Amino acid sequence: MNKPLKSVEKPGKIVRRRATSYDVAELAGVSQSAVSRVFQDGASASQAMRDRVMAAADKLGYRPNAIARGLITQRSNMVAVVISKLTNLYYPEVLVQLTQRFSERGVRVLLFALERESDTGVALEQMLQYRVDGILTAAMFDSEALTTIENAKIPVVFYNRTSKDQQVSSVRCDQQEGERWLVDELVKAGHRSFGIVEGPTDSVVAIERKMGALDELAALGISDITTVSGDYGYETGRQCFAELVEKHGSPPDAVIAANDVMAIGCIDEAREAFDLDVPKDISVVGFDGVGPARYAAYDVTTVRQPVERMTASAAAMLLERIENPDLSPEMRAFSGIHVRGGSARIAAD
Amino acid sequence: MNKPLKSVEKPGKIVRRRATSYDVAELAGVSQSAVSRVFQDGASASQAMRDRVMAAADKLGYRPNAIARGLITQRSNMVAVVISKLTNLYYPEVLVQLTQRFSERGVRVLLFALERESDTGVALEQMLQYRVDGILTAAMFDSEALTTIENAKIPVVFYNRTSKDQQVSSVRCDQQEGERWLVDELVKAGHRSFGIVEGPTDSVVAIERKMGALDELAALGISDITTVSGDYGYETGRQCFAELVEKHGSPPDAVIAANDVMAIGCIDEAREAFDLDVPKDISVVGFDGVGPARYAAYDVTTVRQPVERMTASAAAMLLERIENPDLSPEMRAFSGIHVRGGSARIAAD
DNA sequence: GTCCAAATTGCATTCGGATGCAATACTGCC
DNA sequence: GGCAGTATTGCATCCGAATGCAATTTGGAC
Repeated sequence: MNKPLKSVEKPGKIVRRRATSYDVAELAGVSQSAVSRVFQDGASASQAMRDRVMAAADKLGYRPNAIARGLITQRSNMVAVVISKLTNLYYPEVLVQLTQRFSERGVRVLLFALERESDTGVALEQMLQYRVDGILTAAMFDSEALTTIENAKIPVVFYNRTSKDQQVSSVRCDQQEGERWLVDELVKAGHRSFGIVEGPTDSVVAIERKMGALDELAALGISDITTVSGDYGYETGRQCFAELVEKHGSPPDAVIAANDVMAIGCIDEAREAFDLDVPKDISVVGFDGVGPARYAAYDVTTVRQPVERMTASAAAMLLERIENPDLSPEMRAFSGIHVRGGSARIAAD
Repeated sequence: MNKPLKSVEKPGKIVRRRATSYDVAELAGVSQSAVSRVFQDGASASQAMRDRVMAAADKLGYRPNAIARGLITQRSNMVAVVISKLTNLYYPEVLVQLTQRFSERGVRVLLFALERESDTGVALEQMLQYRVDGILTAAMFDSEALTTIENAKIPVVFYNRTSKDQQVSSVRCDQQEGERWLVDELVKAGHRSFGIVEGPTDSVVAIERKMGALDELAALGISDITTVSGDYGYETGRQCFAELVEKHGSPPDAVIAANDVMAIGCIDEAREAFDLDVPKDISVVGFDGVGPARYAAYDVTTVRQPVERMTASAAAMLLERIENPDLSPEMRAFSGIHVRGGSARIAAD
């Protein structure tokens, strides 16, 4: 049964339907299957057929309907990318790069931006309904959510997170190694009292960074440590520094902030409110290697995440698992790039 | 014809199919239509039916297939959001907020990140294939692309851009008004020679900003103007300042940068390379109101885009046009928030 | 208990493209 | 020219949910 209608009567006006493969087939005088084949990669179609079909398709402005295709092939060619509002100044790059990587491989990105990291419920439901081929998440999923995903047999890759309970594929920057380097350098250069500005307590990354620093400090026998807690933002960075000084009684030799933005906040507060010279009076280090960390006024000593490599790796990993769902989980850790900025008194390279 | 299969034999192992409405119907002993109706909003279904169906659905882990639904309803419930790599430090917020706005309204976001603003070709093709219900773009579409979109009858809203040729809906920050304010304040405070650091020449926004400043300067009879051109980045900001001084022969009274990041670059260069005091020796102003503009070391005098209101407005506008495709184009301009920072010698409020 | 209107439910069809299988059209080769 | 073998093409069916219409049930009023 063919569908000769090119337009549909609606009360009032005529609505032109978008052209379908049947329309093209009819105009070209071939079967719908032929049209379908011309628009596929490996399909068999003669040159003559291709030409006729393409001519008709052009004339009608035909485009294959990805929705219909997804229904029959059981492949949406979409992946879900999940981020949370915990978005550092730094994640935008990640998002843009991931999207580009997927696009290059012919995969579309369905974006989910969570208000809080724990808001996965609705988003998860949506991605399942849209039958995404895979999930790349920079937000935590709880154990229950993970089970749901697993049951649905959808490959997942975590970006800078992991699950405590289940084994899951992940790509992350080695926070511990980074913190260890920072601590080592600071201690080598003679710093003995430390302030730690930790990140949001519900962020796994933040916790890893804090623990990384604390462990290494302990290993080096340093015990003069004061800890305060922020939310990754500039304002809290400033507040945290003030708190730190109050709690410690005096400015510590060095401050280790969970990210660059808070480090910058600390530097500003140290200078403005306490009239300290950075790094002469106090060293401040951060983490991430975001743009503003390079600004001359701060020049933060930090560990830069190799975003380019990480995103490429994460995208490749997910695509691999979409092709071959039986691949076992794999966890890749990239060590960060050590940036010796001017915000800390440490030895040159 | 019902489909009794719960699983499909594949060479080697048994693959459980995702449950469909037929599976649920069978288990609940009702028709597929009934299942469909239970999962819809306005549909008529008795409480008893709801309960039976939901019980069966839960047992099977059933979720309506949004792809199939989209096919039959001719509504994908997805919108395309387009950004380009010209992404200021500032756009991430925009993206997150837009996504949240759409999510609240039950609409998913298909993200397209362009390498260059002119790379719309492939992306456009993809969004059309996925039958997005609407397009929200923070990148330019050329006239041809716009015609294609128009023919496909897909509503579009431009974010901080417009088209010269066609009438299109848009939401933007009133760049001209903002620049006018900056110029007025600077001139009122006695600045007479100006440096202008313009943005990428292929960015409409950048051009508007530059023209806004030039027009107002001309209106005020100021002619000592030197122009250099950057790419919105920090590094070029620094280079631009150096160029500016060279071209002008000496530092101008004030620098008007096309965005905050370049303004920050100018400030750093002025201080470091020319040993100037900002704002005593020279005033620097930017545009956007990004996070780093507030850092104490810079405290940039700028015009902040009311991102929250703009994104809400843009999302609402697009959704409105999806509901009612015949609405005529509408252009909304929001005036920016005047931020009197410490980077310029201007009168207090 | 009766009757009519309103609310439920099921049937059959539809959306648009992919694909296994059979039919047909070429190709090269003798 | 004839034939086997391969390349094209068409047919019929399927993916999974939505919906107009008709059949059936339910509810309410008297």
